[in-house]
Amino acid sequence: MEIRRVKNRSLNEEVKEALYRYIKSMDIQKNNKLPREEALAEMLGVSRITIRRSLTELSHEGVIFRKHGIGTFVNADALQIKITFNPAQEFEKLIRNSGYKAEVELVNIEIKLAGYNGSNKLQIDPEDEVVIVEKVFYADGNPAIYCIDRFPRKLIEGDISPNDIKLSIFEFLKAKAGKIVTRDIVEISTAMVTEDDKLAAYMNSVKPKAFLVFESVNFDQDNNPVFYDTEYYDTDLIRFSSCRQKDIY
Amino acid sequence: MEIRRVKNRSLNEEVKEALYRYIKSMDIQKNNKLPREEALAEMLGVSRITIRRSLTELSHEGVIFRKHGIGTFVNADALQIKITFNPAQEFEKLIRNSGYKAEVELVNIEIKLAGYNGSNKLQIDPEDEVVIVEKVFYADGNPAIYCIDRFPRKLIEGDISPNDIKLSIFEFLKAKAGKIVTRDIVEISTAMVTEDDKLAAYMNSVKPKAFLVFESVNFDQDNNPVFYDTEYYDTDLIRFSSCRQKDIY
DNA sequence: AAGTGGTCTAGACCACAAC
DNA sequence: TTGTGGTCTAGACCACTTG
Repeated sequence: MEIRRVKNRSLNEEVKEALYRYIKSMDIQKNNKLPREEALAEMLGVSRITIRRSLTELSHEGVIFRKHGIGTFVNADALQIKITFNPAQEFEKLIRNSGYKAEVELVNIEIKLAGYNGSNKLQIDPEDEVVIVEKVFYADGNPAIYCIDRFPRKLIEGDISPNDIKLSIFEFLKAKAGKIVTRDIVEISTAMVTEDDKLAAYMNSVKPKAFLVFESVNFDQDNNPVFYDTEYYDTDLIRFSSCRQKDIY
Repeated sequence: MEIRRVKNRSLNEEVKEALYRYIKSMDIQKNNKLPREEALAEMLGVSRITIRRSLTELSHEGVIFRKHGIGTFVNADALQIKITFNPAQEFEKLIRNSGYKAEVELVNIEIKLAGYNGSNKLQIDPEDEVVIVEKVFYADGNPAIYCIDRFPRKLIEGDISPNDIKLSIFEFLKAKAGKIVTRDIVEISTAMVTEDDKLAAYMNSVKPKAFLVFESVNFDQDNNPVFYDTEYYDTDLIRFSSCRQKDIY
């Protein structure tokens, strides 16, 4: 096992990657126990603290678990997870990770006043303009995700071209507004298709159907809101998984 | 600010608690900037490493965020969150945290063979018996959560009393089987009430309605499966929130 | 007693932001 | 230049599990 030192990447990142490679090279079914921390530190030529930091992060991601006084083990179940709830990923990546071909259709762009809701969530004036973008993402040709993004008009100088905005909203706002989204606050709920719904039209749903709904406010590094969106998932196609800690003792 | 040293609790826990108290005592609207790490370390009489560990955990929980070269800040939005997706909490606590009165009704207990599904999830023999417990949790008298717990019969010696099992499954399995659940792997999907459904009956749903569904396999410290369950949430009453990192650069 | 993970410290130096 | 967070090290000692 060895570290590949690359400029601008922390030792910790390199160590995590090296550990990932090591884990992938293991025959998990036979033996899922890792060498002890001191041995790993020596193998990689770093301090035990650095190994521990990497292992701690991997255990938060659910990749490994530790048993005090016994050892560190690979979590075979978690390696099966395709779509993680946290960290959040781009829609097209979600769809590809689920084993489908991903396509996107831009179904609507409009500009409205922020109003009460938008002004609250984006921390702007209610009279400020907000760009509303609606997209449908397809998995192997079937509508899988319908999403409505909303961001302040003033973020973008000049015209907004449909071609640009067909990209992911993250890439668009990074390129055109220099905003980099690092985290969100998401609320989870559900919705049903009813006859006269946009949802029904876009998601091709004939009979009543339940959708998973994420309402997410997205922030940049400075903790300023950049955009907020509503995401409708067809859970027949897209399923999130997550390793959770239990707050019960 | 000071630390309250309690037996069996780590310095890190005490420091986190002290920081929580400090944050709560701040007037966030006026100033959400924390003192610098060195100052916090001195105030609490611990090393900077320990402060940093606590701050790092708080930032993963979304309570604070840090700006390199500028300072550490309290995340006012995150303090509003009532129900966190991670860590997972007990149902009655969820309901109380949402501002309702919590009640639980045990609607069914039965014993069946594990079968393919149960044997896979619980890592037992398909011929082994599994206890299936169905409960409905009410928020101010309205059905809010319907859940089906399943655990190996052999975990419990002797009879299973309905009175015992009315407790949370965590408390029950801890008391009767000595199993302590520390984490789960949860998959998120949705379901609809249809006419002839148990869901419709238990959740008092007359018209078609969408439910949030968590399918969760619960593990103990040794990473052995303890029980698995299916949870149906009425998202009109119970809404999960979460701070997520974005995996987009 | 031996092996392994958990906690904590002191201290050096780097990277980023603002004046 | 100063202030602040980020990374990394060496090393001491504790706590849990197994033999």
